[in-house]
Amino acid sequence: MKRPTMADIARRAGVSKVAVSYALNGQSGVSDATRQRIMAIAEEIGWNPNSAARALSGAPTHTIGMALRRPARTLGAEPFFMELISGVEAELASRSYALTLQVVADQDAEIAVYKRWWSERRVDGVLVCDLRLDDPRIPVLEELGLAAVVIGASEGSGSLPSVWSSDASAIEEAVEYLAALGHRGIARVSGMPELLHTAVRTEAFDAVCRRLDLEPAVTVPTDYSGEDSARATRRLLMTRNRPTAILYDNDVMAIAGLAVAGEMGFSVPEDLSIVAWDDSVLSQLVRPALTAMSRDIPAYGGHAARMLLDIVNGEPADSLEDEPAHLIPRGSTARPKTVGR
Amino acid sequence: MKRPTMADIARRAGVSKVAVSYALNGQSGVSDATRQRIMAIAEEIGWNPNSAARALSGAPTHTIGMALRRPARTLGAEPFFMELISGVEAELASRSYALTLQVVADQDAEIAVYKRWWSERRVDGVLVCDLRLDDPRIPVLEELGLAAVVIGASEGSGSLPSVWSSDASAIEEAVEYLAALGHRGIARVSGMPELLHTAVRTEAFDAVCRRLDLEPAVTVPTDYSGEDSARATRRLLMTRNRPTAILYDNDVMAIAGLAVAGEMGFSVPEDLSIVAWDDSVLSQLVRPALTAMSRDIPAYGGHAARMLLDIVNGEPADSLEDEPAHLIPRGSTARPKTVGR
DNA sequence: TCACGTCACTGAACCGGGTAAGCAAGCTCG
DNA sequence: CGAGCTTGCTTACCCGGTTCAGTGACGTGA
Repeated sequence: MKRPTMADIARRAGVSKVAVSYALNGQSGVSDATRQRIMAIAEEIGWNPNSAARALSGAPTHTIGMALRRPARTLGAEPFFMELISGVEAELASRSYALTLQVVADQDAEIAVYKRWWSERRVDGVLVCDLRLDDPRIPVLEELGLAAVVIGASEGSGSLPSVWSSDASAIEEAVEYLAALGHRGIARVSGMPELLHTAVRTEAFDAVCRRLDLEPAVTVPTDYSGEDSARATRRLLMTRNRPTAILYDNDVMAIAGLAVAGEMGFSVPEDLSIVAWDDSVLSQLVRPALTAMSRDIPAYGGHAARMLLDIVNGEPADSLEDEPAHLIPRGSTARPKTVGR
Repeated sequence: MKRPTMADIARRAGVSKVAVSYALNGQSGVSDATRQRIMAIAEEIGWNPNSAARALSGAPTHTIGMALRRPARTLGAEPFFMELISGVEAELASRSYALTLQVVADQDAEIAVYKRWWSERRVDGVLVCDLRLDDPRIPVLEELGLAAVVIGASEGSGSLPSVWSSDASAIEEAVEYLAALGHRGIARVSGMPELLHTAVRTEAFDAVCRRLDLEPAVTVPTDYSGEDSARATRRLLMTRNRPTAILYDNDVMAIAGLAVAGEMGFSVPEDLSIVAWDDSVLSQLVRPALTAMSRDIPAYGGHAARMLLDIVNGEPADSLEDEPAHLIPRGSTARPKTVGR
């Protein structure tokens, strides 16, 4: 089946293809009668603009890109990421933009993808996640002039606007809550230390533990996987001076930690309180349900997407501080036994 | 920053842009010396082909599309889908194809997206999921001549090839296992009945229950959500002749069912055995860990992607039957109490 | 030595949209 | 009544690639 073009419409309508262009784009230059006729014909033969031809003339592609730097096969296991994407999708879908995903192996590949997308004019803009210290992607994107929004970092994004939420205040809320329950030894199982938001959280965690005069904050870094978290939890629970509460940097790790506690004979929340960062359906479904630092991740992705679309459409955009995560107490936290009685 | 074009290279090399085209595409028509020179210049100024221009001349776009018909915000909560996408991504990434996702509200919107992608020449092919009875998408895709692969249906895909795995044999394996443990009343909490694979499973479930002379098979349809599953489970457990084992059509529903059983005072697996269809990290993390019908979903998506790429590249493709799901016994299944002693 | 073929390369046209500029007809106004 | 504006349309050319049909220079074989 041959794709209909503007030339086909022009032929049928007995006008030039420019008249067709004007008519279909709502520009002045054709009479209402002609416009109606042209639009009727376009409808009839099922015309749609060829995106390649449009893009060639500098029009936007109505596609935005995300390069995901992680093993493709682990993607499905990360609720945060998938919720973020679903939020992005929701915002894009409402404006009929499409999302192009490309999984990349490392930072160089990611940068190469941005350069390729830019020079191929494949996307109108990109969403950037997981900022690192002195992230080399930032200067590349700035130099290319590719529209971009950084997700999850209040600083370090250079001239690129970002959407972020205060990790520090969320950490504070969690630790203050645990301290109020009577916990004095609080540990944290964190994500990769080279990520900016991990660093921010660690710093805030240290600060609040000092401020509340708790035992020195212990943070065990992991790669965000359940397996790594299980190992870290085991190690923490084996120490002589074991913590009575553990904060996990995501929900998958918290669930893994919960399982380890059970295996080792510690009951949650009596012997160990657990707080998950980032909520998900699943943290509500496990028993006990997990006390979590909950935030609306899809909304977060949606805000980033909307900001990017604004930039793409030439509107200026300032960084946006989203709602910080808030503590939702559930069954996995309680007063520690030693203090409770 | 201006994007470099072939004309820029041609100017620098002192040749015509046609010579550049030949050189960069490995076609004959230029001397080796010139070719080297041209390629060096292209490298130096960071040239990449403009995908729009290429597409305009009929070249493939190196992008494949998936239209997802579900509320964008629930996407993140469905491990199956996300694992499928991650498998697709893994295969595409290895061949430098990108994946374009578009969330749509209903079937008409989905069909409109296919038509638009086709007439815009936006994707080289599409992956189609969740086939229904007499699915109207099939004739549309056939007529358009858009390359497509159907995921998860052995029939009903018309002339389009599909990648599928035998739901019937997996159901049989699960029911036979439960029957061998001594269960005689087995219920099933299924997905949407209008989906082809739900129908196939229901039929197989009925058949195997009859064959093994168990109590009549009861299937409660849901919308695949945890909430709906919780309701269905509650209903099943309230009946006088309550089942001793429940089969769930996905893992999210099984976890929700597990929680409901706990709330209602039934312990798993002593009072109730639970089998989840589709495994995920999370079914292994809950306590008790869920006995599951496990299959390699990312591989499944990868196979579909590979088949689609074959078709796009002009190779003929036959439907592929993938490995059926296999039962992984874990802590959520046991002999029923009444029979065990 | 001349016809023929190959090599290395070029000009022009094309893909399907876009915009700028031009132009005739009709209207308004001084 | 003619200058000047608006309306409605056209021609011309651009975007950045690809492809086809040459074309001159050179080598080869009879």
